[in-house]
Amino acid sequence: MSSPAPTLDDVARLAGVSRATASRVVSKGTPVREDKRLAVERAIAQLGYVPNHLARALATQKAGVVALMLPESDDRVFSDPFFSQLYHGALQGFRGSSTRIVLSISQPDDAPDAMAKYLGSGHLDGAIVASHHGWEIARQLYDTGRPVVFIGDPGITGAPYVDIDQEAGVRLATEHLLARGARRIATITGPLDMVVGRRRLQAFQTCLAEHGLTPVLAMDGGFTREGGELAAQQLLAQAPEMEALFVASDLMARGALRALNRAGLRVPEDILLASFDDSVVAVENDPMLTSVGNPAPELGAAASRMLQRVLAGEIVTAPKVLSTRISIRDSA
Amino acid sequence: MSSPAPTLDDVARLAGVSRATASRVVSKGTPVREDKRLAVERAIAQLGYVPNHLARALATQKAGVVALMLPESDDRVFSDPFFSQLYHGALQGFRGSSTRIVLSISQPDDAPDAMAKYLGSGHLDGAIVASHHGWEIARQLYDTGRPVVFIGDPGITGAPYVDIDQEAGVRLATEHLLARGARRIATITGPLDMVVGRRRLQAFQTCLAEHGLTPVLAMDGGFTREGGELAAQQLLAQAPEMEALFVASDLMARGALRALNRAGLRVPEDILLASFDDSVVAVENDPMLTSVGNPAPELGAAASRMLQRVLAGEIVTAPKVLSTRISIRDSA
DNA sequence: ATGAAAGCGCTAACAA
DNA sequence: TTGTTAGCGCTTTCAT
Repeated sequence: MSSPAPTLDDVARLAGVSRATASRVVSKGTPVREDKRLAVERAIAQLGYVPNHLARALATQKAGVVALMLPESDDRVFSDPFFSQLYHGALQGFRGSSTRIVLSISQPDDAPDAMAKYLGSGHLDGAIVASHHGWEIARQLYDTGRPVVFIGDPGITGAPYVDIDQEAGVRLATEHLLARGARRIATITGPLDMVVGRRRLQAFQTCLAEHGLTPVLAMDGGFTREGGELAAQQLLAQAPEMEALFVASDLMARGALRALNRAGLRVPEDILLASFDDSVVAVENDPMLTSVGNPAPELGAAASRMLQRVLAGEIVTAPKVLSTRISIRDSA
Repeated sequence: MSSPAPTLDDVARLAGVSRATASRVVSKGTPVREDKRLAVERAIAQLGYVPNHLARALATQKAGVVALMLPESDDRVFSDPFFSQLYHGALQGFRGSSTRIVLSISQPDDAPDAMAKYLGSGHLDGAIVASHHGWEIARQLYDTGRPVVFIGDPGITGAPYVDIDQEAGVRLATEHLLARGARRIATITGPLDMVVGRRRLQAFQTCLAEHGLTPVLAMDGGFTREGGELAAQQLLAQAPEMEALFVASDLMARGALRALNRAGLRVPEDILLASFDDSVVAVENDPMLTSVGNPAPELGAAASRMLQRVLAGEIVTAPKVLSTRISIRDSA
């Protein structure tokens, strides 16, 4: 079991050919005379030869492996269905390409640049990165100069990414609230130092402005349940007249719901609520949330295809923007 | 961005030293004169040099990466908490070792030997394999001769693995049923071509024999919910006198429960039920299942530690057997 | 402490 | 069609 693995040289010697010929047989590209090919194949079988992909990778500068990088803790990755669906989609996108796609999740004692190191290590041809948190890791990964595609706008000019049409999505939610008769609408935003947080807020304001309205108030909920709860509480205190609430994520909406209930307000009777993500959280709530979709499988597949183009040498700078839709449920 | 990545040669040239010296600075092992070291470090910074881990791996025959291999479909992996906990435990086991651990899940169009190929590719120093299904993949992986540790007895003599004490676990469940007064006990087994299926059945029979009893009947439930339901139905038909049922997995127990209910039998009033796994399924049921634990985090951590020993060159053949315990709930 | 040189296992011109 | 010869980027004796 632990004798050193046979190399191509061993195969060649046993088959009585040169290493180059053996290599040709293995990589099936160029034609080889029938009898020699047979000899080589026999030698391979006899020795139980397995090509050293690593050596090949070094020679060809191609690893044949890409990673889906999730700079998140493992429990977040496994508890949030967004990631598993993303992976599923990414898998689909690589079907038939003989490229392995592995999952790289943050490890507890990772150095901040661990992902970038891994990407630059040569073990990977490229990566798809779903960096929900901050742009630092995204920046590092991009700066390796290796093929990378981001899920969601990383806020780096020139970096290829796929994203949903945030503006259109927000518009969907906002106009739905308007259509339901609401005029005094407040919003709970994501962190405003995150691209997606800013964009959703801006889109919301723009949409209202187009209807001759201004937001009653905007409050940062930090994309967490607790943040959403706190934000709703403050909104309630500062703008008790609001008729509807646009919340930039389902999780924050769940928190907001708690605050509203505590204040004795019923959703949707007293106040309308629309949110973003359309995740399982949206349907696990009572009332179920009207929410704009963030279609993970499609994002993953699109990112895969984009990465393949980048790997093929194409220079991709135009993002791929997916349209989205709203799921109308009880909350509005 | 796309200029070729700087190599150690570039660094050496810029620093005015030999490549060997530059290498020494990078890998921090051997002492280097202060001024040269500084020169090299400056050159590294200036060039933005990142070591090519792949080339190093080829030279040292160490990749610094191991995989947790899950020869399962991605949706199974993500839907079964056993795997995420396994990964979590594996991560713990590698803490502080600077080894990256990636997740390798079956891809839809994988060749049967895809995992073995990946393991033999040189990109990995070794792997932890949780092969619930069959022994073929396990065999292939073991036959690569590369460091592998299995989760659960793969049924390959000499192959290192970690497992729970199946016999003791089964005994826990069986004796609990006996203690509750049951004498006529039947069992629903896993597939008997799987090591774990056979072992649980055998242990069950042994335990009963020690109490001077024989099983009323044993039926294969294939480790699926549907299989469990069918098996219970047949048991009911062939042995209506049974007072208790030992089911070899929670999932099958859930199926069995349905069949029992349909037959108008109440658990635990009319019939006692104990199962194996103590997964979320056990508590999601009504009644909640009395079940023997299959502690994924501990298994993962133990496997990691064992793999590290194997990687260190130690020859490990003795399995690590973890003790287990029973969670007593409503079903018995 | 440092450099020269020989690999690690493979692919890819280039000749023959 | 085949073999020879250079590398891919790094580590590691072995001298110096």
